[in-house]
Amino acid sequence: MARDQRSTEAGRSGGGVTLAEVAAAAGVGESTVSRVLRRHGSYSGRTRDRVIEAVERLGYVPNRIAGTLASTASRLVAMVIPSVTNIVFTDVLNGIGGPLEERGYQAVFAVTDYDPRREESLVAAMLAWRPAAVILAGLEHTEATRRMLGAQACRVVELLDTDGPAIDLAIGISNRAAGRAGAGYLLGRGYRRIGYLGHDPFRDRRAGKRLEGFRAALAEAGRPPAAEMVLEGASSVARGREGLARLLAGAPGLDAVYFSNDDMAVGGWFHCLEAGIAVPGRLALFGHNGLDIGAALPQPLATLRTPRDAMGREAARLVLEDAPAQVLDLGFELIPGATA
Amino acid sequence: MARDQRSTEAGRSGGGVTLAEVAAAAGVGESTVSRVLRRHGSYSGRTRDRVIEAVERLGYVPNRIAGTLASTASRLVAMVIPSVTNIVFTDVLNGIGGPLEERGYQAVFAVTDYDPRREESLVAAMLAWRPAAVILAGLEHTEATRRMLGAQACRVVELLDTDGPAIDLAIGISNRAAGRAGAGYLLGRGYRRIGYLGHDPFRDRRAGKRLEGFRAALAEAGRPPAAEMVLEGASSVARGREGLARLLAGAPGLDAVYFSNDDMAVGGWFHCLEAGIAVPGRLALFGHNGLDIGAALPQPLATLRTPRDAMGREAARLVLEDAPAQVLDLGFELIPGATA
DNA sequence: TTGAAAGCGCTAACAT
DNA sequence: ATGTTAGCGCTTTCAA
Repeated sequence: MARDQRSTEAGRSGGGVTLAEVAAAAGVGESTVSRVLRRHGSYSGRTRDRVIEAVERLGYVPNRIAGTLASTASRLVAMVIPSVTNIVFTDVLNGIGGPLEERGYQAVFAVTDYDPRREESLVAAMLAWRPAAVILAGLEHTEATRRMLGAQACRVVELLDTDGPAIDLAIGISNRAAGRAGAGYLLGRGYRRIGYLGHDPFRDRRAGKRLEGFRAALAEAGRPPAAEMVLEGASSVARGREGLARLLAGAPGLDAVYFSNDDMAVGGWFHCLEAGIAVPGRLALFGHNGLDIGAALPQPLATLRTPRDAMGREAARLVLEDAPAQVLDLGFELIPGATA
Repeated sequence: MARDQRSTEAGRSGGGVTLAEVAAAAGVGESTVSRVLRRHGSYSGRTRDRVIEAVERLGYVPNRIAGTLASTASRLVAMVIPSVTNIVFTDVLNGIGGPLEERGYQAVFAVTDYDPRREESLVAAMLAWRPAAVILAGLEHTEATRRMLGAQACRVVELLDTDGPAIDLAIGISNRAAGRAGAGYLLGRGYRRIGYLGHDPFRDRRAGKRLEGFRAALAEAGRPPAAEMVLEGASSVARGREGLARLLAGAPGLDAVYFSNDDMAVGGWFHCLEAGIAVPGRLALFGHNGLDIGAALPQPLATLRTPRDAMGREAARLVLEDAPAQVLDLGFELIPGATA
């Protein structure tokens, strides 16, 4: 492949056969080629064959940039997510991608790193592509982000959370209810000295809301958290492991720990294994999300399964169907596991 | 937010203020607005202020579709990857995303599900957006994919593998060398009855190449694999766990197992834990990739760390610098861990 | 069934 | 320093 023929300045006309050239080669008008290619309007079988032949002979690749501009109807969907390495978001992407691709939509994405200001500038950049929909995580955004999105004629989907007002469509679960459910389960199993170990609840507002629900449920039962520890930065197995060691050092009498998510909880399980702490006999562990790794543990993790794939599919469906604005709570499922 | 104002048919002029309107509002020409917005060419400070004021007052969002068409220079980068839920790919995406965004590029992506035919049709769809670069995984593609990519004036980056001819740029490691290194390490540690447990080596050609290297190295040492098992479908912790149980049932005398990757190896470690198999005393385990989860195990996993983040960064750098066609082998690092 | 022509909203000469 | 104008490659009336 001759390097010299390539260039970052891609897409210059040199690099592409145009529809006009195809029309000329096939001996028909441009609009006829356009109709044939989009299978829209009417044309004779003979005309179609000549167009197809010319398209293949010339290796024509339609220019969607031009097509989108001309039709003023974009088939781009913008996804602005906190992280690509967190499986929670990629599960959702996965569910969203299939239906969208089938209908000829393309996904454009950008990563905010859990930073609302970054989200704001990325949303602005995305809107410049005139997407049919913008998909975000959570309901917390800067005022400017909400204003931009509100002013635009595109659909807006906020994922993973239903605790609060939505801009347009919201699909997810109630994280406060999830936190309450976890606390309720542990109380129901007889645990009384329950602690919390989590990652940054301000950057990850959904984790923060679970913590609120967890605290509220325990308080109402007259058993407020016996210890709480919040680690800076993102969640990870390693942090869960080290974190639990530190939490227990300060509060050795805990009989159960509610983690901000499964990654942290798996790390906690590793710590118990290493430190010889019997689970759930001496310490019960409870996670959140229902990841595969938790289920694959020799002792399946007690957790709450969130329907991430379904969130993605429903998001795609509502956008494609042009459904009315709504908040859709998909609920969660409690997985008793063997660690609590 | 009134639902009725939204529509999937987004981006129709109703939804957007145009540059012409900004120009009129500011009392200047269109090209002046364009210059100010792109900080290109010359204009007075006073003019700039009036333009900025009009932009903000009208809530103008530039239309990049139109801008790209007019300048015939796209700032879109297409990523066509096998999976979004496999952390190996998202680590690379992560490394690539930052530098690209900084320079005003946007990432468009699509998921092939390890299917070359799907990759072919997705590449075709991507080329319609006239991307500045197309990023793929691996060196194995259909003939049609290679032809399309070769005919286009955009850069092509093939990631994660350097064992074979590249279309334009290739950045990764030699997977055959990785397989050899794993085998060599196990032999060097004195293991003699070495088995293999992996996921589909035909869909995941990189895993297949590691298996080839592994086999070759053992054969050359006069110690061919004592047992091999290949599972259908994608790799996962659960498959590694069940797979190892079955592999050992058929070959109880193994003293080491080389896994297709860390997910599988972690699953194997779980099996050993549950079955009371001493690691590495009775059975040594070796993975591939150097994932965090392996390092967080109570016994750190013996593995090979692949520079996934660097692959992404280098890919972005070479594309942005418009570097000559080349194959860049970033090498790997052996992590002895504690399981082998 | 088909073609001609007028844009879509911007950029990039080219004038001034 | 700024405005005018001709496209970019396609879709979409509107006639024929």
